[in-house]
Amino acid sequence: MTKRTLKKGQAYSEQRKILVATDCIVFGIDEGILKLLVFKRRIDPFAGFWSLIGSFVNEDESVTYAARRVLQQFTGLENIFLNEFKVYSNVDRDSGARCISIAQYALIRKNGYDTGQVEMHGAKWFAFDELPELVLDHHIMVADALKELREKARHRPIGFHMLPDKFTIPQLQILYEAIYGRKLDDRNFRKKLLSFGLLTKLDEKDKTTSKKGAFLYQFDDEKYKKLEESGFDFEL
Amino acid sequence: MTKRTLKKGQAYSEQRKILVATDCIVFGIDEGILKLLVFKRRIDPFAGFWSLIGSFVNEDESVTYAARRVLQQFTGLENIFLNEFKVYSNVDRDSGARCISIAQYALIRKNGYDTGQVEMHGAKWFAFDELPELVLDHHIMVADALKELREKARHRPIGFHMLPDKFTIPQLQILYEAIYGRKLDDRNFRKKLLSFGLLTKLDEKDKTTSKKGAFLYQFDDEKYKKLEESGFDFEL
DNA sequence: CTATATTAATGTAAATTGTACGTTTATTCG
DNA sequence: CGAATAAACGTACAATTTACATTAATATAG
Repeated sequence: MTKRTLKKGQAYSEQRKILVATDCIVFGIDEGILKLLVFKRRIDPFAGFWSLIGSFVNEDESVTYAARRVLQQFTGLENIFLNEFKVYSNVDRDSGARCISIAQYALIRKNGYDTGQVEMHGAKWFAFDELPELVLDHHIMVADALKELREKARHRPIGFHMLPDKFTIPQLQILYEAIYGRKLDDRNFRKKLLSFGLLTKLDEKDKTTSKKGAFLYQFDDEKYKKLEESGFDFEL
Repeated sequence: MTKRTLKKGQAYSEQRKILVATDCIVFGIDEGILKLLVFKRRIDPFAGFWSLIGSFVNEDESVTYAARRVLQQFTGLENIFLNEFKVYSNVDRDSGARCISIAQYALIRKNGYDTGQVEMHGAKWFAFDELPELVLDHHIMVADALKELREKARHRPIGFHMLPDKFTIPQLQILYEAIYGRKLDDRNFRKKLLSFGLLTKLDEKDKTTSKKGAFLYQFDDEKYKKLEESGFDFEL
């Protein structure tokens, strides 16, 4: 890396050499196991190898838009929860070109979608202990994203984005256990969770996992937004 | 924004239109007041207006490197603490060109440096309630950075980067009060702070603010790194 | 050379929150 | 109708946070 300074009054047009891409670390929960969606890369170098889902950012779109566009393509889903967490810009990170990548993790409601559209695009869900090798610096992105997710999920109610709109408390607990990678006490989890007053209990029960059945709840987004503004800390 | 999809096997070379810049939100503490360093922009559009310190990212440097380069230029300081926190990529954010900016906040030890090199470059420190208008979306960046700083400072020991290597506990408290924008209880602040065991008490005293004098401390970086690895939460 | 003013430092009791457990409840199925 | 199973509830103790009062060190004014 040579030292070079921007000359006074340098024109915009002198600067045209860096490509901008975005890569998505797509998380989903499946049978209590946190999984990652990756696909077979189509462009050289490394065409045919496993890669994160990503795209170049076109001139007429924002980074977020580019990510939504490519996620929509692969999963068919809109309104996916996205969180940009780091820019990868090492000069030699991509042997194909000088290209920076804005990494974002995406949380998706993985339910049935995993068979259809996803596989059509050569994409596949992997558990973290069965991840294949990934191209470029994507394995670093994944490790960083996991760290970010763990930290963020503790302080913000983002886990809900990986569950259906209506969910049970045991389901949520299993999700958190998958994210943190450790067991939680069910009684304390429930107590703390409900103490926030952010869940609306429904009259319906989910009976798929027990004879007794567990009540379904919904997350109260409106209420959360109000609380957040007044400096409320979620902390689970 | 038009919908456009990346064609299969699209070559890297077809994508060349977005400029990459970085802007630094430079924080420093001065007499218990949190301040921001801005400078008079030199390139059109808006040459002559107040702007964050920033630069285009050259092809042969990383984003961090570009930020360090430009900060070095303005302050003469190396090893400035930098934290990338958001990418601004709206299509119309810069009327001069299609340009994304990777925003980073920088924490600097503002002490004497503010007169010399800084003013030579047409830069100036402003308190937050006296900020001038800034170009482009820079006022949004500042607001976002402040929010990030407040959140980060609560959970990570980054405030120290704005103080001299040797500092007193009252100094640190004043810093935190400036960051949070509210008073803290001195007895509880000290108790919690010392409970981490991350400060090394020196034999020297600083007598500039009181007759009694306050003991100087140093932050134990080594010890913190070890604790951090084993999942320790700073929380002040 | 003593009293006063000023900031630093230490302490403690009550309230709140977190942790570690045991028990009861609703339901299906044999 | 009893056994099995996951859900839901409750409680005692530990740890942490909060609110508040006192003592200590020293320069300076009188």
